[in-house]
Amino acid sequence: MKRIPTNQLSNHAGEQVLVKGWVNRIRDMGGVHFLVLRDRTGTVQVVLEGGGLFNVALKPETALSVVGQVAVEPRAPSGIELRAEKIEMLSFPAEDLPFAVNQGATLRAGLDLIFNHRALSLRHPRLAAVFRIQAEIVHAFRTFLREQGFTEVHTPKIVAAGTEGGAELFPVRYFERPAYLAQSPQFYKQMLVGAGMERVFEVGHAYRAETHDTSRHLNEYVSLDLEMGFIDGVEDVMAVENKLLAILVEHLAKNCAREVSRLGATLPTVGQIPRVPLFEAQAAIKERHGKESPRGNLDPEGERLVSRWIEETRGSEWVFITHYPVTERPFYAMPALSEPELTESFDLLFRGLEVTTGGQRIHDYRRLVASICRFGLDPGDFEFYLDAFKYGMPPHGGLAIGLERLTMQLCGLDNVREASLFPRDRNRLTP
RNA sequence: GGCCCCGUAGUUCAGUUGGUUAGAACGCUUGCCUGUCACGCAAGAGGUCGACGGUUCGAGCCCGUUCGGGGUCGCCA
Repeated sequence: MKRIPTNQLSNHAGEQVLVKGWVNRIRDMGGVHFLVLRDRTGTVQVVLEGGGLFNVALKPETALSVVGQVAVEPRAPSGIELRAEKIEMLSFPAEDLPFAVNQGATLRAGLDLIFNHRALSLRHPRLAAVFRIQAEIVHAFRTFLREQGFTEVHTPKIVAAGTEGGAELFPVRYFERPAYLAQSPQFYKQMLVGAGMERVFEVGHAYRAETHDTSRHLNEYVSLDLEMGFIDGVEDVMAVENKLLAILVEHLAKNCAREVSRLGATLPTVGQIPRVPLFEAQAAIKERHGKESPRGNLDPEGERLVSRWIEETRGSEWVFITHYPVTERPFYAMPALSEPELTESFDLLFRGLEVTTGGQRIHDYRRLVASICRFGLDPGDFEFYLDAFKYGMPPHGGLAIGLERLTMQLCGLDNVREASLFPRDRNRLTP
């Protein structure tokens, strides 16, 4: 007999069907038992009549297979129920659950416990909702970029040297040579632009060996990267992201309404995202709150204040912060035409958190070499990268979106770890 | 890594000025109940109060050390 997902049972009223799933809840009325059976699509009420007829031990989270009659029943929560005729226990919990996944709108357990029992905690619908949304974010990212002529690529995660010199790298032993986990696909996606692909994107892991231990940092995260050639300027890159986000949010509204409401989240609107030079943002929060910013940057409180300022004055939960100083950006950042101490770069803040970094890159070979030297780095260390710039590299730029950060902000989560299935942080390497 | 806060039942937490037998809710076990839907009712089990040391007649409570967790800052995206 073919298994029917619980969300399709209404199409099978009056038929005998096979359903499989987990016991979500048991209501023992003596002569009759009501089970709420949960599968990947939802839940259904299963009715067991006749007490000892089903000689099956039942506990929450038991994996079950049930054959029964689908009945239209006004007394059932969803209007239909399954009258069990045969029950087969597929797998019985070996231990009592460390927390209940069928109680209430939120899972009552600390983050540490949740991650220690990740496979179980993800059975809670609220936690599961986060990752359905995340999957749709990635889907929308892919679909949109493919339609815009981007090619999906996969670049190495084991590399010989770092990208930007700054961030800490995880060393790995690569046979007889030292190597590192890639902190970014930056070099490779630029090279592929120059390789004639023009427009590339990647959904891949990035690794940062920073010792940070905060609610917005992971040591392994998923980077939604894109890079595009033949741009007229950094505005083209911001325009692509603006359009991408508008379509992404629209996609979520259409496909994840249930998950969004289960999380109590509100999807943002995406209009024309304001673009504000860094110095202007710094001045605004200084004037409004007396907030001093670090030189050439915003600190976490500054990001929150700038977001609040833009939301109040421009009605946008998103804001591009532009024109970061050369000293605060990597060597490949394109200096601004108007002011060579600034760059054609941007960060995107969403609800008070940086979710994207992007910019135009230096495409001229000699200029790039000079920039590397100015940063105190050795061009010899970047030979394979520089080679791509020798033979007609077009003007280009791109960006990287932190998937977990975007997910976190869209879902209204307090900690970025909650937006990672199996987070890797300063203290956690398992599961 | 700095600073601040917190470690009490399986879980989330309360616990008064240091005082006798450490509580609640949910979960768990057993029994009753044929329309529940957070089912209900009755009974019950469950604690080295993170660990070690100290102060005290007496420590869950005060002090020190240590381990673990959370927040925040730094760094970073």
